[in-house]
Amino acid sequence: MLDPNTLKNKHIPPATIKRLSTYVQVLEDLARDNIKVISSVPLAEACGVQSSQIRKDLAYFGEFGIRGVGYHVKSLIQAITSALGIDREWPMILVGVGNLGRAMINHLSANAQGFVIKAIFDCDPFKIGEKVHGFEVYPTQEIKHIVDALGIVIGIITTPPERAQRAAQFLIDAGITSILNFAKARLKVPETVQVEYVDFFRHMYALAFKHIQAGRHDL
Amino acid sequence: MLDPNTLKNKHIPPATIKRLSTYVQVLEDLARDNIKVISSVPLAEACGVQSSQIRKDLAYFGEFGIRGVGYHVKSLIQAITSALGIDREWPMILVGVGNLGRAMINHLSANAQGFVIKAIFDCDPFKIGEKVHGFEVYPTQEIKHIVDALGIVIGIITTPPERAQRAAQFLIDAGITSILNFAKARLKVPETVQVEYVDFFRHMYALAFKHIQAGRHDL
DNA sequence: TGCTGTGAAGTGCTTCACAGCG
DNA sequence: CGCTGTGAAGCACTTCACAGCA
Repeated sequence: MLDPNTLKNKHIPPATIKRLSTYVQVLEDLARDNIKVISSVPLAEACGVQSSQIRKDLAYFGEFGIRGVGYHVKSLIQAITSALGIDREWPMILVGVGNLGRAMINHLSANAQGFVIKAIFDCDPFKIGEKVHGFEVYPTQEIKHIVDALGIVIGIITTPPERAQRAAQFLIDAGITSILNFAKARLKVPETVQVEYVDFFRHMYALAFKHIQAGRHDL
Repeated sequence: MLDPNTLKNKHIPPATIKRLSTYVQVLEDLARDNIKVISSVPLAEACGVQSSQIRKDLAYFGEFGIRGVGYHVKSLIQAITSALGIDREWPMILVGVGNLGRAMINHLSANAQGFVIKAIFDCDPFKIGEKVHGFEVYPTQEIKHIVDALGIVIGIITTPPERAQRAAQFLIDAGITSILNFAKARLKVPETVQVEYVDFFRHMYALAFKHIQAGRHDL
C-alpha cells in the first residue's frame, strides 16, 4: 500500500508536513471516541482546513481511503505516522538547563511519543551533576561522547539567546543534523543541518497584530 | 512616515507577520552590538531569507530605508514594533496551572515584552489559592470578572487536551477574542475569535521527516 | 555609485471540479 | 450513489530586475 516510489519521487510541500501533525492529533481524538471511519469533509472541519486539502495531502503518501466510504481512522493514523517516521523512537538530548530547559524536560517527559530525552547538558559548572527530573546534568563537552554512544539524532537548545550559537556548535560538532531551537536567537548552521525554530512571541505578535487590524474601524 | 492608509488598504500576508518577529529579534541583536545601520543583504542573511523579501515585507508598512545606505537599526525596530502593535502592553491571563502552565508562567514572566500575565486560573479545587511564581490561582469561574476588571485581551490555554475546549469556552464567554493555545487539541471557536496554536511536536515531526528523507539514498 | 522600493515574472500551494471506483 | 483521488485552474507568496533616489 505504501509504495516506496510514491514517497521517493514526489516533492512533499512543507505545509503538508505541518498539517499531518494536526490530522494525527484529531484522528487520535476520534479513535478515543471509538469512531471507526471518517470521510474527508468532517475530518477537514475538525482540522480547520478544506476537505480537498486533506485528500491531496494524503495522496502524496499513497491511497488510504475507500471510495464512497471514507478513511478507516486507525489505519490512517498508522499510515501517517509511518510516512512521517514517527512510529519509531527518536532519541534526543537537551542543552541548557535553565527555566525553559526544565520546563521542556518536564513537559517532554510527560508527553513523549517516541521523542525521548536521553541526556541533558549545561555549561554552568554549578549545575553539572545536579539532578533534574531524574536526569543528571552533564557538561557540554560531553555531548559528542553521549551522541556517539546513544545514537542521538535530535538536539534541543533551551539556552539563553547569547549562548544558543555555542550550543548549536557543540551539537553540530557532535554530528547532530537536526536541531529544535527554543532559544530566542537565529542560528548559523551548515546547510546539511536542519533547524526548527519554536518562537512563542511570534504567535503573540500575530495575535496582537490581528487584534489591531480587527479594531481598525475607528481610524 | 507611517501613513495610516498604507496599512489600511493593503492586505498583509500572514507569512510577512511571522517574519517580522525574526527581523525584530535580529535587529535587536545588532542594536546590542552597537550597529547603527544595516542594508537588506546582510540583514537578510542573518534572518535566513532573501533581501528582496525583507524589502517587500517592510514596504507593506511604509518606507523606512535610505537609498544608497540601508536601514537605521533603532528606528527600524521602532517602526516594526509600532506597525505590529507590540510597543504597547498586552495584558494576558493563563488557564491551566499544570506542568506546562507553570513552565509558561515562569518563562513569560522572565521574558515579558509587553506581553504580561495578569492572572492565572485552574478548575482543580485543590490548586485554587495556591501561589505560583507570585500569582494566586483563581477558579475558572472568575475569568469573566477578571477579564472585565483588567481589560484582558489575550488568553493562554495550557490545560490537558481534554479540558482545552472548556477553557476556550470560558475565555470566549468572558469576551476574549485572541487565544494562544499550547494544549494538544484543536479548538472550535466562532470566527470572530483568533487562535494561534503552539505545537512542539509539529516541529519534531518535521525534523524526523526531513531526517528520513535526507537518509533515503540507501533505499 | 549603492541600495531601496516596486511592478512584473516565476513558483508553489490551495481549491475546484469531476472522473472513477467501491 | 457517495466519496476518494487528481488534473487543471486559481491564488498567494517569493524572487527578479531595474527605475529612482540619497
